[in-house]
Amino acid sequence: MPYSNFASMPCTLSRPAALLGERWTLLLLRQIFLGTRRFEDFQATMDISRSVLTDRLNVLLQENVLKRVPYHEDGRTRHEYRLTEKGRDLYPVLMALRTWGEKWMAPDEEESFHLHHRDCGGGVRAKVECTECAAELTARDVQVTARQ
Amino acid sequence: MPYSNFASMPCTLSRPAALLGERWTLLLLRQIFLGTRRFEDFQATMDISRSVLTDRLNVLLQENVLKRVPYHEDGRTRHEYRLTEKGRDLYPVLMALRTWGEKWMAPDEEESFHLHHRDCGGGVRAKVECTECAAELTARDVQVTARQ
DNA sequence: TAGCTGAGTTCGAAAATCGAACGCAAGGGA
DNA sequence: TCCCTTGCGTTCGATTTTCGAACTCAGCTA
Repeated sequence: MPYSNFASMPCTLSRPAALLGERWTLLLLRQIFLGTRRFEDFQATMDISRSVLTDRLNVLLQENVLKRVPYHEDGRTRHEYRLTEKGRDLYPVLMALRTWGEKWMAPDEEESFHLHHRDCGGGVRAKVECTECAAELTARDVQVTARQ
Repeated sequence: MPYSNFASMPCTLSRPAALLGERWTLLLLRQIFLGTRRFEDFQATMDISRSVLTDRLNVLLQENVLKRVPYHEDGRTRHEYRLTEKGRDLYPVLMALRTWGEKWMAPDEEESFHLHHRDCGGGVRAKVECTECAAELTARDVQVTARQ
């Protein structure tokens, strides 16, 4: 099975993993969550080649993670890339990466930005919980059952 | 900046994103969390080319996400790849992907496996919360502040 | 001695990515 | 009107990754 087939596997983990597991896609989403919206700005801040940037943006548009929104500047109509609701829902994925990065990849606490809860100023953390008892779960607390 | 430089950026999100954003890496981790541990089994279940599999396993070993553990079979010593504590801590990332996949990529509820909390049988869900007030957070609830 | 098996390594072909140049439409200014 | 700039891509040849099949090697087993 080539890589691309994971994108159509009947598995709700492998399909997102195949989509976001393409080179640049996670970094592109990071940039979007940090507020970048325009082609030129992605190109400038990430130094990704223009053709690959075009491709990744198109894949995310096609998957309905992003949408193109027209806007006006200097009396001209242009387009910017913005998250859809589906795209905004990827926030926990990025936050899980960051929570992990803070714990395991930050020897000197350096960070390029801070995150705060607007209402109370607290920090931000991703976690896994049980939908019934609301306990926080680790891999060891979870039983995997193969279907069929 | 080439892709590889994100791996050394002073950002606790971009470094994990660059590491897990390489082709095959997320799918490999999925397989590991599902219990696969041996080279031949990765190769058989994912149909990844042997040389790329070698490379990805080595990167994860080097990052201390995986460790090689000797075991005996048929009186021979072999090695298997197992998660370290750092690796097990990636569970929320995979669960965030799955939570998203269930909501947005499962038109007919099909799944190749089920997950249950061992203690109470409940489902599993990733979420983002405030470290102070424990409120569940979305991207809109969080303020981004650039450092420096 | 020969064969099998798990775990890679090697290597030529194919695919993805890169960087630099080009295209193009919509202003703005002369 | 003509030329220049800007934002957003597209094209294309060179480089890097990935692929797939064959090869290697060590330790059993027959």
